[in-house]
Amino acid sequence: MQNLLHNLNPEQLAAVTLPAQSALILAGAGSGKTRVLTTRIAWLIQTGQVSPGGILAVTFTNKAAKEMMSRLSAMLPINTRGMWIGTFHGLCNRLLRAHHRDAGLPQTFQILDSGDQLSFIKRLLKANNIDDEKFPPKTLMYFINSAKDQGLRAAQVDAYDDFNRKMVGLYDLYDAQCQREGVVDFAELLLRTYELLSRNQPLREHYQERFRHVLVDEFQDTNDLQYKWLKLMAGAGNRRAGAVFAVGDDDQSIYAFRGANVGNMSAFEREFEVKNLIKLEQNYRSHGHILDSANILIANNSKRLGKNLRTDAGHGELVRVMEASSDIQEANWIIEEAKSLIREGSLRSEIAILYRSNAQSRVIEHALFTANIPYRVYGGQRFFERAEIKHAIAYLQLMDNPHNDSAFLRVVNFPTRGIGARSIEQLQDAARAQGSSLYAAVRHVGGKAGTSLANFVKLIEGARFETQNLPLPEMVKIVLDLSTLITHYQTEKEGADRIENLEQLVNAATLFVSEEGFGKEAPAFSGPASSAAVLLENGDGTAIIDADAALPTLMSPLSAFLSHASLEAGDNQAQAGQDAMQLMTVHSAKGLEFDAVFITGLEEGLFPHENSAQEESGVEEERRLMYVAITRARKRLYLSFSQTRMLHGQTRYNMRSRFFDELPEESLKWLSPKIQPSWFGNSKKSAWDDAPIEESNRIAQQMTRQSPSMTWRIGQGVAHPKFGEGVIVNIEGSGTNARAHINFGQFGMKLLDLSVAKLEKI
DNA sequence: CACGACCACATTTTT
DNA sequence: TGTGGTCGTG
Repeated sequence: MQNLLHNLNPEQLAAVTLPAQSALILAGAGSGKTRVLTTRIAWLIQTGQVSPGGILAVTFTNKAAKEMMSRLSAMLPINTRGMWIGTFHGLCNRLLRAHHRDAGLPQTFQILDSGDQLSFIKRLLKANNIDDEKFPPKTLMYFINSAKDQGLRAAQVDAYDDFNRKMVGLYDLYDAQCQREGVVDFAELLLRTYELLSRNQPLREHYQERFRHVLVDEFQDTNDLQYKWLKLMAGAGNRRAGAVFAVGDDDQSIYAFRGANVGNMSAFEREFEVKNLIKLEQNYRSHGHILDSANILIANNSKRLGKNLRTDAGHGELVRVMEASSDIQEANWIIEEAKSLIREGSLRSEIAILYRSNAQSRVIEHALFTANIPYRVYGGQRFFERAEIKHAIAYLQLMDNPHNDSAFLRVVNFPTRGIGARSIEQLQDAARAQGSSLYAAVRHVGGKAGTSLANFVKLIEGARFETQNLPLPEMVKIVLDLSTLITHYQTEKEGADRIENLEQLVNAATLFVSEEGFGKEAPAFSGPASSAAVLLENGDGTAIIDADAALPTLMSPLSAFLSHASLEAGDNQAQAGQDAMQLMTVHSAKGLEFDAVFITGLEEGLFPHENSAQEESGVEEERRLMYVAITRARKRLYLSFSQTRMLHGQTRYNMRSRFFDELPEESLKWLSPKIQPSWFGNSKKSAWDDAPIEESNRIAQQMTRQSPSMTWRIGQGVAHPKFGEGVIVNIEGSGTNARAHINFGQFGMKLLDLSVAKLEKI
């Protein structure tokens, strides 16, 4: 134990050894948050305060859950079993499998990922003759998900106008259809579990009694439903209440757009009567100037719990700032700087290039490609999202749950087997008439269509029969064969990669089986009755299995694997392993760290993004995003922006981001002359004027529209007494009629008479 | 049913 | 600009 606690700083130690009461840990970036979380668990167990089975630790990502798990098994020589560590969704899946009957779900319910959900909705709209212009599938999906994220069923949603009433109606239809097909979406996993536990008293009390310590990672990212879920799990307020140990950082809350509610942090403090609030402010990651920048920037936000990071690492290098004349020049500058870092011995994988939106990566990728520097882009397509994998999975889904119409439609004619649109239509009519799934309706379709459909059903049945006693990887192999997916891709020109991926699917199944303890031989699964894990009884004497029974007891290997495919989309394995520079959005950089970080495109409209600029809360979230970006850097930080940028096929003229004005002057080193607004006096010329003559001329030629005075040109920076700094974006008319569209950033776009407006060049 | 033409669309994302 | 989706034709 001495070992366990040694090397913790006083705040960390205090957090780890808190008494068994609810606590809120405000953990700044790079303050050793995961360490505190895992050490807390290990300490609780080692001091005998709780058995592993009394631990529930919740994360948002599989990666975080795995990280916690592996650190824990390094700390605790034996006991990681029995602890519940996982994502909200993973844990809910487990609970719903164990209690599927009480939750009103088939044992083999399947999980829709967001792609599946969208096509499901499109199908729903079509089946109900809804105009998808008036009710766009994406809008409906957003509507449904945000309702569920707030814990609301259709009946509970407040429909205040016709449009909303219609959406609510569609939400209801959607849920009914999901129920018929035996599928649940991501939000449903949580909502169902929540409803299950709130309605089922014995079950609720069982878990509340069991989980003495509930630990939550990234608490600032919880949505309303997740918060309610936690309250229920922990038994907040009742005799059985467990202690909730919530770790989060309000300054790193960047997911409001998907329902995260930072307000949960203060709600938690209040509702759980938190007496122990500990701030982890010692930063072990970044050098001084970088940390100062982060601190001073975030101080501009009003709604904060309040926190200031400090470091012992010394000031380190200044933050370098570059103003480029174009996005291309910006990219080239990054590459020059990166090259010199590499020359000085830096690893490429220790250099990250961050941007606000994915569209910005193209130019940078192009420059990297031209310079022959290996790079890796995050956020690409993941393994289980690839089309060929989805197809193979759909066959497996049909074998496990034939009522999954989405899976049916995906592969009924893929590879093609002569089942065209009209056959499908016939089938859909039959299914509607029968009130059944497509699969079940096949026998009601006659004629030629009926025959080919029946053959498809035979294919699925045959696959099921042939594989019923085989281990999962064998099963997958046979399905790939019987479905003729492999043969189909062999005839395709681009098929080689796809075949390779399909073969990887067999490997994935092998790996899954060994990791989840399904064993290589015949599946252990034989239904709940055989389980030794029966712990309690329902009122009517039926058994309830605790959901921590071994996975093979809760579900078949196939069901488990299909859940796994939905819940863990896998890596995007592009260029993995190589020493490559890292390109990603600021969002996906959260939780990572690098020796050197470039934050690019720091322009008004881009970062902060224009869509966020309407409300103050939007700007504050952008600022937190910037805070996250800055705190990714250990030793070197580079900030860049550009006067010109190609976006959506059009050249944009942006002003530099307001964030520059919120950073400490003394920590910055401007590599290009900083332009000062002229009314402050002490005006400096634009870096643009320092560009090589040819470049300036080229740009000038491109931008100049005839204007008799020739005084104003597009791209010219201007200063206005009221609106401050701006950039001329367009000029219309000429002579005394000439008017200019000027982008004043925070003041927006203005149309000003050039002969009247009091403009100064800057 | 495969392919090409055309059009709308374009923060951020994990489960 | 560049992609993804839908539609019409061979």
